[in-house]
Amino acid sequence: MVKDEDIGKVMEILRANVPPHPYKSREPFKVLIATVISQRTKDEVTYTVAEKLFGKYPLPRDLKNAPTDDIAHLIYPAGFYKQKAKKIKEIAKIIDEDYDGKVPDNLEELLKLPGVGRKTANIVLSRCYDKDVIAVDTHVHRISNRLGWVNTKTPEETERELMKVLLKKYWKDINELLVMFGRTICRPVAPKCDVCPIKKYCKYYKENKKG
DNA sequence: AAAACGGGGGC
DNA sequence: GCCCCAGTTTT
Repeated sequence: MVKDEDIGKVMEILRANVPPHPYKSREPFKVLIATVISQRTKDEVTYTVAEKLFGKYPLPRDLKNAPTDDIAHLIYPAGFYKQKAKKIKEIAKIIDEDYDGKVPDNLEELLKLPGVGRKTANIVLSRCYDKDVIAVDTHVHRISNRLGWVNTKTPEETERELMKVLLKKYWKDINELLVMFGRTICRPVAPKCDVCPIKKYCKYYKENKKG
């Protein structure tokens, strides 16, 4: 069992040490589209192409009427550009026509949008609407298991278990903190445990440290 | 359950 | 040159 006190310490240390998340906007439509672009894509390239896209097509109505080929061209470096362009255009159309230009603020409606799965939806709910959800991506899944906070196979399982283990006040920030921590220190392969600021709280470190 | 989608960056 | 990346959809 993990102690609340240790989790509190870990969160405190991460807040102090982890670089800030690169995408500042909390505008739901921009976060939604940027998050779709970010799927299986590094965040630097995601946010540079997202800004280019919004520079030319700022609103749902603009994107709805944009040529799919032009959207694809603008987001090209992010990869999966054809299918993402098509989905972005469809999302823009649905938001503009069915939701009066406003991104829905509940999981059920978000999941109906093309290209929006549980992870993307939860990021929007947490970041833009202050909902009590935990957005579990590969970073959150991996790091939660390494720390020993959960012992799970699938992201869905991780989400359920984390909601039991973590006090609510940590839910909102867990995704952004662990994503940035996962990029810099707690990488999928060859994590930099030697410079990790929370190694004394980490199950993986205790089990793997040498000599 | 596994394949497919994809260019860019790290090593 | 090979592997991975704020996953989702289709087979």
